[in-house]
Amino acid sequence: MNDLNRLKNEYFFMPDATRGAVRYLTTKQLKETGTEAIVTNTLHLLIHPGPDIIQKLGGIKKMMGWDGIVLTDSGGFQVFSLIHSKKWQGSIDEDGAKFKSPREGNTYELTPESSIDIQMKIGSDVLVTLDDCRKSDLEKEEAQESVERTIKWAKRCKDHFEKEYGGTKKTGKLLTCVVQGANYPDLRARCAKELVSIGFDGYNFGGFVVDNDQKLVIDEMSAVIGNIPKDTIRYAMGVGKPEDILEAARIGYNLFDTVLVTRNARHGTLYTSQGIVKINNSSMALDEKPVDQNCDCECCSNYSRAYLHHMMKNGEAVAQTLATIHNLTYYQKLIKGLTPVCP
RNA sequence: GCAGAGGUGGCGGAGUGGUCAAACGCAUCAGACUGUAAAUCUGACUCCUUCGGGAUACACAGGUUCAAAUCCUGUCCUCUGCA
Repeated sequence: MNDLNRLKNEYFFMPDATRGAVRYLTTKQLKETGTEAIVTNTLHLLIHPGPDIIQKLGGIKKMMGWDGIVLTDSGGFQVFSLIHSKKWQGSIDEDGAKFKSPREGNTYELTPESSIDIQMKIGSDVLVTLDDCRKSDLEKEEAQESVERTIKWAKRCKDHFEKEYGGTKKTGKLLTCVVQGANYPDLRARCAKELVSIGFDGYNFGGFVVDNDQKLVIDEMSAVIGNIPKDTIRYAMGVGKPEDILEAARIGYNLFDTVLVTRNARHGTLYTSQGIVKINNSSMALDEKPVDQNCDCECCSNYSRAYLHHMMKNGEAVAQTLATIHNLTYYQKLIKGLTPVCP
């Protein structure tokens, strides 16, 4: 698993395969986009199909037929977005989160320890500590609270990972943590420093990565990167638009993921070397050019914008597949263009 | 030919005297989406507007009424039964 050390000194874009699949793509198609690592989600996989089933089936990689890298997000973000925002019934305290899945009504518990256990059963290569994610415009007091809890939980995750599984040495897996601190650079810096003193294989910038004007929170991101070692994973969670990735890479981040690349593909916003192409717009109806003339993906080398437009407008699923293939290929090329200059 | 039912915006389809420029769905046209409750969500969708409104509109032509998509008369058209 020496391969994993590449995550510390190369650039990677990891598409989100939240439930163990990049939407609309087969594993073969996923590989062909140049993707080497994916992100799956602990909370979603906890609910379906459940960690025990995944373990019995030999882990998520075997299930998917995926021989690349798998990073499991801890579920901290979902605890925020589903429970804090009251979309799901649940409560959060010092020990973790309890919640009820609205689909079948079962109750679940996510603690620092159980999050690690679940990620182990999933068969992750890179684990993420459970963090206390909140909205970005917090009063300082609450931001501080989230930082304290995030650090405490990170420590518990690491202790559990080492005691129960023998840590990185024995498992060959990497353990990364999440840096919180809302939009307070000083809190971000402090959180990073304390996490570094505990010691992890990577430090992930968590929380929200853009402000209300959709601008990358570069000050907060800088405050973190300035306080973590260079030869570790520096993962900007949820970043982002192509220009945001370039910006984050410029200041030192090297791992990225975002749902934008796949979701926008499904919704008709395609990234190209000539800028954004809105494939659903009526102007595409007679456009016989490929989506991107400088792209050799399956979509661009075989089909016209007009054909893709027609299929999108009529709900042909293969259009979503082709669009996703294109966007992801574009992102992977973007990230590969960065590789030689990774610090 | 006789007897019923009916004709509403691009389409389907509510509404049966005022609160109707007309519910709802579809289609159309835009926009959004950043550790995915997302094949989702938002807005526009007669014309004009100084965004306060204004002008035409519910097959067509008349009429009743302070007021009509809604009531009456005629015309045209459609569907279903019976011949």
